[in-house]
Order: sequence, then structure tokens, then C-alpha cells
Amino acid sequence: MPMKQTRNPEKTKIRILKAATEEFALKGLGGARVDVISSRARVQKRMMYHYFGNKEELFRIVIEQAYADFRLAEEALEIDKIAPISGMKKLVAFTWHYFVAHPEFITLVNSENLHKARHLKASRRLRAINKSFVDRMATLLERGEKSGVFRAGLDPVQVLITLASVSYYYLNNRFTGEIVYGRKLLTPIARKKRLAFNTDTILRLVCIEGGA
Amino acid sequence: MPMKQTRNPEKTKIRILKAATEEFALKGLGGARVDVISSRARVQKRMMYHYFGNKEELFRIVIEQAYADFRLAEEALEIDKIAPISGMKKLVAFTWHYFVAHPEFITLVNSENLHKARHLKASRRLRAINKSFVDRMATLLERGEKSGVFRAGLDPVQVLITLASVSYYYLNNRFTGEIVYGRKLLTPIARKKRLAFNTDTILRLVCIEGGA
DNA sequence: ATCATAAATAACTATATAGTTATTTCAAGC
DNA sequence: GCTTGAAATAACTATATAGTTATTTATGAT
Repeated sequence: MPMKQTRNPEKTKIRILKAATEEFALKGLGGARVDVISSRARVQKRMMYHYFGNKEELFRIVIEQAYADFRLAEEALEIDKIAPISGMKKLVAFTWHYFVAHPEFITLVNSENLHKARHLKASRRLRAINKSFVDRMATLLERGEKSGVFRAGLDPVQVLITLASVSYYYLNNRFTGEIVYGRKLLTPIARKKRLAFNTDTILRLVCIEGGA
Repeated sequence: MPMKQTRNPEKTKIRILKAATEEFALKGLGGARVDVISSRARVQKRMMYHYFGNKEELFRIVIEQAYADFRLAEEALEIDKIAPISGMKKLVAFTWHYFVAHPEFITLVNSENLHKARHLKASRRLRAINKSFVDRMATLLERGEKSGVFRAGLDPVQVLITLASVSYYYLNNRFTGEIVYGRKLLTPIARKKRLAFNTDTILRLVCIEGGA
């Protein structure tokens, strides 16, 4: 194994995927340019087509990977091993911090939805990943209900969507938001306040009395 | 005033704006094509440049108008004339129904945020429109607080953002959402359930006891 | 060593795309 | 009815863009 290889298909593929993720996240599928991707990856454009077929296929792999990364990180929290209220708080905080740290996730998901999810429609991988994701929330809600802290009959999908929405929307629309609401939305203080507000919103939603 | 005018600058401008709104909403700023806009507007492309300068300026006017339409519709609710809890419910329902009826609003806002709101940054019109929008929520919260139904010290901006987020996210991400959550999200029943859930979420957030 | 295969390079192409130049036509004001 | 300016049309252009063709080069297996 020499130090400086002149050929390295794995690293080339990774460089292409990284550059593609950045470009798609920054400009959307429609605005992204394959020449920008290849030049940022320091790779001949031909290699992009060699490994990934075309722009749309490349996008499909990028968005699929973005979802996989997010769900894997969430799975690693091991919410099922802590008390329900702590678990819910941890999940709200995780979601918030993940979106803050990975703005590309948000813009990629937007782009995919603008295209009516046609790249992910046939993805078995995505379906598999997300099944257990819904199951984990269902389990958390059941545990909370049994221990008398969460309301009965909560729909895990509605709770998951709501939990994601309060962080996603705030961060996604922060640019127009700063104009619309006339204040900075991403100062350290503003971030801290929003996370606290979101935690409160979700606990009030799921808890029997006043959470926190 | 003849019936069939061969020239009509006002109607021409309106046709261009309508076609541009559709195209930008459908493809985003990056994916939209000026040739598609002009052909859908049944107008020579040259006229588009004559009246609006260039693609970006046209987009600016489209997004500014989309915000203006939304806020004007909200203002027409006259929330200040009904009881606080009813007002809050009405606002949640209005937001939901507006986003359902105007999917272009969501995709245009996303597009503008992808571009870091650079088209709206200098817009005096937008700032003016939205100032009174925040004020209306502040007034509603104050009224609720004084009549003993709403919690004290709620930040109107946080409430507004949360109220919009639970509808916006659900509708914006409905395509990936249907894959991720493995269920239809826009059947009449699903819509009704989501609106009820959102109303409950917001009331639990702002009310002193259990709302509804 | 050499051979087969995949990795990488270089140069190219057809078309799409935003924006322009040049010209014609209508209609209102005098 | 003539003039003038704006509305509308037609045809054009430079460049950007996704994707290709053709060729060379490194590497692992024999």
C-alpha cells in the first residue's frame, strides 16, 4: 500500500459525493452544475459519469445518504435506554443540533420535495431505515404512557413530524425570517432560546400535565 | 375601449407575473426557464425583459407579491375582533388552509431562503407588511393573558414561527414524508387530522391549562 | 515480464439558456 | 391625418451546460 497512489477509486468516489453534496445543498438540483462538482472534487468530469451515471443519479445517492446519516445518528442516541421525558428532550435537542450542524440536510430534503421525491420513490433503503425510526418513537410514547407521564393515544407519526417541524422551519426560513420578524435568529442566545422553546412545545404536546 | 386590444401593457405584465410565479414555484429559481415563462404567458420573451429587467428581478417581484398576498389574507381575518382562543384557532386553521391552497407560497419561500433571502433583503415593502403581522400576534397574546386564558410572557415571534412551522413542514415535506412515514399524508382524513393536531399543539403551547 | 482491466485524462459536441439588436405596429395627443 | 413614444415581434448571439468519444496509464493477477 503506497502512500501516494495515482489511482484510488474509493477516494475518488468519496470526493465526488462530498463535492456533489455541497453543490446540491447550496444551489438545489436545478441550480447545481456538474462542472462545479467535478472541479471542486478535483476530478475529471468523466469520472463522475463513470461512477454515477448522470446528474440525477448522483443526486439520488446524495439524498439517500443524507437520510441514512441522519437516521443513523438518531439511532445512536439509544432513546430506549433512558426515561421517557428525558428521551423526548434528548430527541428534540438532537434534532435541533443536527439541523444546525448539517444545513445541507435541510436544503437537500427541500430539493427532493420540490421534485416530488421522485429520486427516493423507489428507494428500499430509505423505507427500511425509516421504519425503525417510526417504531422507536412509538416505543417511546408507549413507555411514557405506561409510566403515566405521556398522554394516551398519541400518533407517533404526528409527534415525529411536529418535533422535526419546529426546528426545521426555523432554520430553513431563517433568512426570510430575519427580515420578516426583524431580529437575528442565529445568535448564540437566539439559538438557545429556540431550543428551549421547542423542548417546551413538544413536552406540552406529549405530557399529561405541564412538562419540564 | 375596444374589446380586442392588440396592446395591453397591464394584462401583459400580469400574464408574465402569473406564468413566472408558476414556473418559479414548480422548478425553483435555479431550475426555472425564462423561455418557459414567456411561452406560458403567451408573450414574447423580449417583453419580459422590457417590463422586469431580468430573471432575478422578476423573481424578486414574484416572491414579494407572494408574501404580500399571504399577509393581506391574514389581516382580513380580523383576529382582534374575536375571543383569544377562537382567534388562535382561527389563525392555525387559516395558515393551514392557505398553505394547502397556495403550494407556490411554500416553494417560493424555500427558493428565496436557498438564496439567503438576497432578493428580499432590501425590500421596504416586506418589512412594512410584516411589522403589523408580528404586532397582531403580540396583541392577541396580550388579550389572552389579560383574560386569563394564555400564559404570561410568551414571545409572539416564537409563537408565530411555531404556528407556521407545524403546517409548513408537513406540507413542504409531504413527498419524502409519505415515503419516510409510509402513509398517505394528503387524503381528506389525513388533512383533517393534521389540522386538528396542529390546533391542539398550538393551544397546548399558549394556554394555561389544557386548551380546546 | 506481460496481459487484461479498470482508472484517469483530454478534447469534443449538441443543445439549452439568458439576454440583445433591430425592426415593425399600434394608439393617443395634437 | 400626422407625429411620437411605447408595445409588440422577429431573429439573433455568446456562453453555459450535460453528457460523449477517444485515448492513455497504472495496477493486480497470472
